[in-house]
This record gives sequence, C-alpha cells and structure tokens, in this order.
Amino acid sequence: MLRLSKMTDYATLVLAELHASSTTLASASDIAERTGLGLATVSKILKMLSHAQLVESRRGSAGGYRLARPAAEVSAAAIIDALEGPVAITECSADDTACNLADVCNLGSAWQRINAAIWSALDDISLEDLCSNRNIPNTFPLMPLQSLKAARKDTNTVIEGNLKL
Amino acid sequence: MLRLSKMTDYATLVLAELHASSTTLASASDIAERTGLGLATVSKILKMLSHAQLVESRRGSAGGYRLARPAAEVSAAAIIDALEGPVAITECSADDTACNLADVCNLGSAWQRINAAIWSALDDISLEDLCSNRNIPNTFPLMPLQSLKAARKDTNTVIEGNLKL
DNA sequence: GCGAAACAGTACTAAAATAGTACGGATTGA
DNA sequence: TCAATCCGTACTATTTTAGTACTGTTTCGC
Repeated sequence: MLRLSKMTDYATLVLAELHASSTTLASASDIAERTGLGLATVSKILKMLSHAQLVESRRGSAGGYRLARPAAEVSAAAIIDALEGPVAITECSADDTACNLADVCNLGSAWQRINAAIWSALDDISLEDLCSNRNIPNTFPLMPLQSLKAARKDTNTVIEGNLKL
Repeated sequence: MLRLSKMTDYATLVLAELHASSTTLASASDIAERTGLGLATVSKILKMLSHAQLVESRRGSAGGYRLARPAAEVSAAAIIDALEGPVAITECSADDTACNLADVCNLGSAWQRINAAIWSALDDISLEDLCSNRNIPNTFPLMPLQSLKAARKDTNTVIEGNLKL
C-alpha cells in the first residue's frame, strides 16, 4: 500500500496547526492540545521538523515553534523527507552501490522514472494546498476534538488517517 | 520513505523471471532456484499474484505458473495492488467513512490529488518496461547468483533492493 | 487405481519497524 | 534562581512484515 507512517500524517496536522497560528510562537503542549495528540509524540515530531528546518524553535520560558518558511514554500516531499528520510524509490536510486541483485533483477531505471514522477507529484503540493483544500464529502458524522485522544486507544475506531498509496 | 515491501520487490523479480521463460510453465521451485529466493516465499508470492490474476496456475504433476497477460499489459500499480492491497493514499481516499480527524486536519483532497498523480505514474510503467530497462551504472562489483541466498541471511550485506519513495 | 509432483490454503513464529514514553540536560526570560 | 520550554537519547510495547511449516487438493503418468 506504500503507506506513509502515522508520524508523517501527524506531522501534517502539526504543521497545519502551526500555519493556522503563524503569527505567534506555539509551544509543543499548545499544539498537542489543539491536535489531540500526545505531548511526547508532538514534541518528537516538532524536533524532527526542526531538524529538517521546516520549523524554527526558540528555547526558554517563552519559547515555542513556528514555521520556518511560508506554507506555500513547504512541499509534501519536504515533509515526508523530514519524517521518513530521503525520497528515493529504491536502494539503487538512493545509493549507487547498494543493489547487489542488479545482475539478476534487470530492474533499474524504470523504478527511477517512477520515482521521479512521484517525487514531482509530491513536490508540487505545498503545505498551503494541504491546508486550504477541504472538499471532503461530509457524509459521515464528525468526531468532537475531545474524543480524539481517547479514540486513539480504541482499536475499533479508525482515526489514524494513515496515508497510503 | 514510503517504501514498498520486500515482497513487492521480490514479486517483480518473480514476474520478470516468468516473463523471461514465458513459453513454458514454470514451477515455484524453478523460480525459487532462478531467483535465489526461498521456495516457501516464492510460493507465497505466486499465490498472491495468482489471486490477483496476474499469473495463471496449473495444478498437478506437470503444473506451474505463467503470466496471465503479456508483460506490456501488467502495470507497476497492478503489481503493488496484488502484493500490498489497493493503491490509495489515505484511509480517506480508500474509504469515505474512515477519517474521523476530518474536522481537525483540514487535509483532504490534496492527498487525493497526490494519490492520483502517483497512481498514474505507477500505471504508466509496465512489467515489460521494468524488465527491458537496464541502464544501471555498473560501477560496483556484481554478486554471483549462488551467493544471494546466503547473503539474505547476512544483515551487513544489502541485497534487498527495497523499493522506497 | 495409485503415487508422485505441484498448486492451495491456513496458521504459526521470528524479526524488524513503528509508535509512544520517559528522563536528564540545556537555554531563556522573569 | 526558578520555571517554562526546547534538546537529545534511550527505552519499551505494539504492530507489521518476513519467512516457514503443514495439511489438503488437483493432475498426470504408470
């Protein structure tokens, strides 16, 4: 299914939240509260985003996080990179020396072409696009914010929204 | 990294092998031998491919497998579907009722656009393309076929060629 | 008919990746 | 100096994936 990890999914939530409150610095606990995710988890995600220089941090008592760039300049590819490492379809395409199956598999450049196409698709979508688009067919009941944390423990309730291909 | 599973990777090997010997029926053990993968694993993969109707099987003592369609008519998307389930970027896009985060995340149609772009890229590449392209820069030593099975046990040797995005 | 060869299905175990948590340290501002 | 906050690391539990084993069914050839 080519699924993205939950962390990447959460990261888009966190970034969307930072974008919504872009005028002020938001602390990790602010964001945890607003998104309904655990503080430790949000904190971890923010650290990764910070590492990737997608968000800026400020330490100290009045510290917090904010977007390092305008949302329009943050691509989906950059977000995935930050959370899951470089976008590369094969070991081969990431690292010339990796694929020892090369003499058997005959598979090479085609995956790289696919990779380029996918990367291009991911690079074309900005965080702003992700935030502004909202044409979800709301044919299902929405869950109140407060229930989210509880629901996360409940395996019968699908709330992850895992990203899959 | 949006990686594909090893199984999907192996499946392309198996399919490439079936394509190479498309005139005759190949048994699971034939293919296991030719690819250097374990028989049980190959068998499992072939069963999945058979389920997805990408290969045809024939039972009995002279049985075996062969491609159900010409390699040109088997897309990368179909292979991924067969091994990892339907190509859909989010729970939301796979199942309208799944995303209970919808009221928080504001993320919806953009992922679906990405999904469409990626699916299109995967659909454009056929098994034939995967087999015929071979412009890998061979700047590294190739491993003899016989070493493959052994190498699979050795975690220091990267032979998986995992597919990642 | 009988037995061997091969696919079919299920279920299990082991290993790896992911998710989530905890804790001690460093920095900043009041 | 204290409290709030980020930083880094390490750990545990869960889930997913990989790989294997076993039993049943079908077909062919003798």
